[in-house]
Amino acid sequence: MQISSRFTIAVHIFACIDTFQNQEKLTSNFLASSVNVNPVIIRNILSQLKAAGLVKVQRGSGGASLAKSPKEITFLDIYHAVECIENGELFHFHENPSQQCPVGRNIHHVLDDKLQQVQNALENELQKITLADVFKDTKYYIDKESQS
Amino acid sequence: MQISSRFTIAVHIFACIDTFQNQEKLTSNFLASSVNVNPVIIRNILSQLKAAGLVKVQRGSGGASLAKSPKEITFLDIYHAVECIENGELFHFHENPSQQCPVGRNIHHVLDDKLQQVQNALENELQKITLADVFKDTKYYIDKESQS
DNA sequence: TTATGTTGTAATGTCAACCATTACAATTTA
DNA sequence: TAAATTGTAATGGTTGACATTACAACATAA
Repeated sequence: MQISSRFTIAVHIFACIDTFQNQEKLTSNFLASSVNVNPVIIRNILSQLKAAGLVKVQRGSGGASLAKSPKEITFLDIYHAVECIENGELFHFHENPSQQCPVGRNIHHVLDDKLQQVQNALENELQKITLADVFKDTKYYIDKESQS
Repeated sequence: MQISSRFTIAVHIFACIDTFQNQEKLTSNFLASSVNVNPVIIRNILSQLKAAGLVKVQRGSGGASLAKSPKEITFLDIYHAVECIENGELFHFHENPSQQCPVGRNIHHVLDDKLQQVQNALENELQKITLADVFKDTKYYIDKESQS
């Protein structure tokens, strides 16, 4: 299975926050029209990001803003915030291998550390990328547009 | 979302093939009782592994066997065989970011290489682990059982 | 304080994927 | 030919993703 589009939507939201912070009121409606999804999707994702301490959201007046510096928010933070898997486990292990079978009895011993190793590789890479990288590149591409 | 249990089931099947190859007839029924799922699930996974050139399956007489040496079959091979995502893409990108919005227009430019980098990290790690590792550890744990 | 705009969230619906199960045709072997 | 087994289609239950409507809770400006 794939990682839900909530992840890319969340990064898109952050890119909008940075790009438009002083020009536009960053309401769920505004963000929804940039991402092109229903405003409620945006609100739910903002809720998850807020619960993870990554954004601040104002009720009534509207507007979302960063709760930390862009350098301190990694893709891993965002992934954990929006991807709701129990214990963050990447692999879904089949539930009840037979305890009567020598292989069934030991398959967890054999596999658990290997699966963990793969998950760690994924998470390490996610941790290397921050919103600072995203904001820098977003500015670069938008500036490039206005030149030509 | 999580990687489907088809992956761990597939590795479990391989461990059974190696452990029981000369002692038992490796039918879908036998494998199903070790994994503890319906035999049809086993047959479907064996079909996918066969299509990927990883196993041979005999009809009628029953029995599955490796199509390559254990050293040559990596977790990445199994992952690709069993996980049916288009182009093997790990991330599901939201479909239609607004082309009216500067951020929406450029979000793919900004993100695509970063997502690819994460996917590569995952796949590289999957490629490091082979069935030879699994078979070695399976033997180790089963031998350890019979000692005590 | 009231009107307005906005977020938070519940409820509902559609769709796709996963996994289970039954059934039976196709195939192999004894 | 009979028995065993795989291949695969059909069906159903369950869950998660995403969309949408509706409205209560809350903040701000007049």
